[in-house]
Amino acid sequence: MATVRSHPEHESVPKVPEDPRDRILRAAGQEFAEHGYEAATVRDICLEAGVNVAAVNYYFGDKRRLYIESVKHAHEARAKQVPLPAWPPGKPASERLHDFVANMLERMLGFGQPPWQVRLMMREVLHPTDACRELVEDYIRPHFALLVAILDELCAGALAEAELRRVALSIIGQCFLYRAAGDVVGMLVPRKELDALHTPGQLADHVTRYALAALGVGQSLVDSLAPRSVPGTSS
Amino acid sequence: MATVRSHPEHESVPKVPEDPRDRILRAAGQEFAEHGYEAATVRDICLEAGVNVAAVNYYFGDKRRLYIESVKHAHEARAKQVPLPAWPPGKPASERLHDFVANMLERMLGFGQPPWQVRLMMREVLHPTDACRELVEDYIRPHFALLVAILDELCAGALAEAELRRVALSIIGQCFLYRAAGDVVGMLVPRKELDALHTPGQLADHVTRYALAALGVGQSLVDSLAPRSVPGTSS
DNA sequence: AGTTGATTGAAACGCCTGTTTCAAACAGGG
DNA sequence: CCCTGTTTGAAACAGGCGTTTCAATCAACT
Repeated sequence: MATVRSHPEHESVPKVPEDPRDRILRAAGQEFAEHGYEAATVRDICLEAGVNVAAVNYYFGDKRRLYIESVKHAHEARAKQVPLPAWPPGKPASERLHDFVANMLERMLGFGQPPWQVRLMMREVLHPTDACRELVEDYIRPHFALLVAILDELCAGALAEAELRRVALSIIGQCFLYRAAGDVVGMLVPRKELDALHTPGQLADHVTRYALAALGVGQSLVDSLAPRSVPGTSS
Repeated sequence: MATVRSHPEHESVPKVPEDPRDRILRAAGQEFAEHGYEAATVRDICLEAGVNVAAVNYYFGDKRRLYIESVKHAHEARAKQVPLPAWPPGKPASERLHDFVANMLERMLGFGQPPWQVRLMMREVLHPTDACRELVEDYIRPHFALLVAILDELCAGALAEAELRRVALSIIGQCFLYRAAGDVVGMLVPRKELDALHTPGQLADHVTRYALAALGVGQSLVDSLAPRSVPGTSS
């Protein structure tokens, strides 16, 4: 079933003209991300994808399997779009921490990419379904392990593994808040301040500085009052 | 329509037999918290509340107004259950920070209280609806302002308001992660470590220590390797 | 052209949703 | 007691849901 179509070459505009399967996956991702699994309707998805309602059952069997496939699809796409940074061997741990945080924030908040992919993954994190375990193993755990490794090197083995994990979660939590509760953050912080300080770049600086100071590797926040740069960022 | 009932005082057992209105509100809170607005059904709510389906329209008009009322109901109940701590005048800011964090974590993770109330509020935070603005103004903003005030006193006015807000959000984010993404955290951290270190009390210590160290008020995490106590915790 | 197998389209199938209806049950005041 | 207004119960309503059906269409091969 579902052999790959040979693409006719007179296909007028290559604007939206992929496989119906891909169109459905993308539309489903958007709808599921926006409204959640239950509230999203197969009819709306098909309308958005420009296919018949029968197509979703033809290609995916039923709604549940379409959902799982769309989550998988979204997180694979996102993993390709924003890969983990690869550092040259000598790069200091503090700089790698900053890069890592910036990378995570870019993935979560970045405007260069379609926002529904992250929203969809967020839904899985907040209210796990069958698709969650895979998401954690393939996508979240490697990132988490890398962060822990950076932190370990940063404090030269002075902290136990369990403590490192807690610090890692503290860092992740700060980024997570802006993505998951961004609307409420926007109500608590003045508009101008949001635009100036709550950009991915600014937040990466803040979170990194906060972490380095807490670990005793960098200056404390009150001591480094000249907001020049993060310690360890000067190349 | 729906005038207030004169309550007969011979009310036999105060076990479950409140107003149908209250029973519906509680059942609705649970169902909405568990499944979300769209996926929760009026029929299930009424089944759980032990009332007829017509009752929800009789008392609340329609599903949407029932939802808004149940959110309001939940966050009023929660605000009464866990009030903001009131400190004696001389209490050091570092201790108040610890109390505040412990209080917030207790509110979010505490097992002494029905969990659906927080879950319901979380839903509003993560995906705001009409009930959100009120929730923010009545419940979240006062807490946020208090935290900012404590931080301001803690670093003796050395940080700008905007910077204080960012630090406050960093603290909140750490607590928020455990509530909102608790399932995923549970997958990333070994079971035993969860039980030992990720209790509300332990987490309060960690978050407070992390913040104090970052602000330069307490020892850094790597320097305070004897895990005795948080500075300011010794009563 | 004719045949084959993969895809699509329009309509229909039950089922479940929120909401309404209306009569029965109930309480309190004359 | 009967009357009156409030509350409940069971059934029905229209509409939307996921899914299925089946004939029409299409591309490729003989």
